[in-house]
Amino acid sequence: MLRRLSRRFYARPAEVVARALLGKLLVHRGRTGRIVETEAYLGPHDLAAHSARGLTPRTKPMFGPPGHAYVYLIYGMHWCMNVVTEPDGKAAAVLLRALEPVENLEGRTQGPALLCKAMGITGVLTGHDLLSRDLHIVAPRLEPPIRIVKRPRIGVDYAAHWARRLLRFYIKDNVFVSKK
DNA sequence: TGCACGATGAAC
DNA sequence: TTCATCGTGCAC
Repeated sequence: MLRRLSRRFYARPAEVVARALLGKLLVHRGRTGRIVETEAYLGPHDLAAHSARGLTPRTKPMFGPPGHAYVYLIYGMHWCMNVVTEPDGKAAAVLLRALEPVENLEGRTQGPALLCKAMGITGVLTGHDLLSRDLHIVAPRLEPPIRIVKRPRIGVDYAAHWARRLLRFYIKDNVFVSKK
């Protein structure tokens, strides 16, 4: 069996983790998808991050230790999944934006909400440990070399200059990237 | 207790 | 470009 990513993997800066997650495999309930697109949210100082409004019941996992899931409901109907990064209390995270289907995935996976729908990920998993048996991320046996594209994050135009930062990352030429 | 709005996706 | 749909955060 493939080895789960370690706590130390997640404890690094969100930008580093966001890039490092590209090509890794998200596993849940027998379903597997290759991560091909991510976005980094740097912490409370990043006005596009949910943690910018402080510690709340919803964002609590973001303020917790690295290597845990932060799952939230958007527009009253879509779930989105983040991976918490950096040491406990830094409130940084990486949004998973798109997957390439690998095993037991049905439907589209190009977009943060579609990804969760296909993987069967909902709010019950928020705060869940990613070193657990039922929800985790592993490195594939063979990681082919990739080119990484950097772009501004999607849907954060309200965040002043933070909206312009190149904190969205995806695998160049991958068909399963969500937009453009 | 009320209300404006969103790290989206689909339809028009 | 419009809309579905409702939890969250903050004002009152």
